[in-house]
Amino acid sequence: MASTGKRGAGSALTDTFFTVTELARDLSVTPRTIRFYEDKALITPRRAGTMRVYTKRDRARMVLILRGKRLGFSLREIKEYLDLYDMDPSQAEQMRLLLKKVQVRLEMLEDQRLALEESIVELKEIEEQTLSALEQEAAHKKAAG
Amino acid sequence: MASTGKRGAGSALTDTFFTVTELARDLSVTPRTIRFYEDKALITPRRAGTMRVYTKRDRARMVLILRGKRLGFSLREIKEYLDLYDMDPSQAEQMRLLLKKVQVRLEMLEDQRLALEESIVELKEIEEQTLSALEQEAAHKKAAG
DNA sequence: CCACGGCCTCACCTATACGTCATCTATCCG
DNA sequence: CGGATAGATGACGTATAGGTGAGGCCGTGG
Repeated sequence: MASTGKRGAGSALTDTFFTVTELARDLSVTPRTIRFYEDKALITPRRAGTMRVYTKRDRARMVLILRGKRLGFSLREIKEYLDLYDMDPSQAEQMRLLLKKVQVRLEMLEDQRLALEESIVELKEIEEQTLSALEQEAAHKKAAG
Repeated sequence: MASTGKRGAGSALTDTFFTVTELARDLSVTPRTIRFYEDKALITPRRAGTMRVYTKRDRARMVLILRGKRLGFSLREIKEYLDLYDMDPSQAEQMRLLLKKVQVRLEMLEDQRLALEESIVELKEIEEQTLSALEQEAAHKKAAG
């Protein structure tokens, strides 16, 4: 187990830390991806010598990142979003800034949702058209056959 | 007007043909974009000597392409669909293929919408928390001042 | 002892969708 | 005649999100 400085499958007990590969497998991404995110300053694991050591917080952060991706955000956007979380929420100025960014993002998201819904409607129309065309085709064949 | 082989703003009458730039302006894309699509074999305008000449059909095709993009398809995918349409729109096999792809994308979009809505909820929570924190801060100052 | 994994860094490769020159030709307009 | 304008081709640049080795450092097991 990485937490003890040894290799292996990892026990169920003191597994509080992860290596890149462990975390990667856990999240179904490649180690390369995780290192890449680090390069982009999305995660900053601590090190044991040169080796990356990931905590549960790091893992949670990765989950957030992946979710952001699922939402179609760029890594840059995800980073901004995470940076907001990281900011010290005790200073009123910073809070106001945070609030503003959150609100801007909310607007963007609502916009996106609208566009998404329009797209869905359009695609459903195409789907129906295709379906009915297929049915007509079938009926035609039946009549002809 | 391009249709007469001359330049200018184009009249309202015999404007059945377009030059790249005309078509581009019409569709709010750059000429480069249109030429790029040609390079990718998405459109194949005829030529007058070396000059590209676009018909209304070409324009319609471009509209399809742009719509595909809006719906989140890659140019490659769009090309496949267009090729299907070009081949023989009465072939059930091809339609079924199209239908399947459309349905896959529909699922993806619905997924995205779900994730988006979750994200919006979360962000609204952050917004509220930040707001109330700011209010508390203000109340505090008032009491202390 | 030394091959075998596992980890590290560095650096180049891929695909997508164009933008940006650079260079050349044809044509119009004063 | 000489720009300006529009069109063409080709090559190179850009951003995003990684993939794919190359070459090296450890520690362990046979």
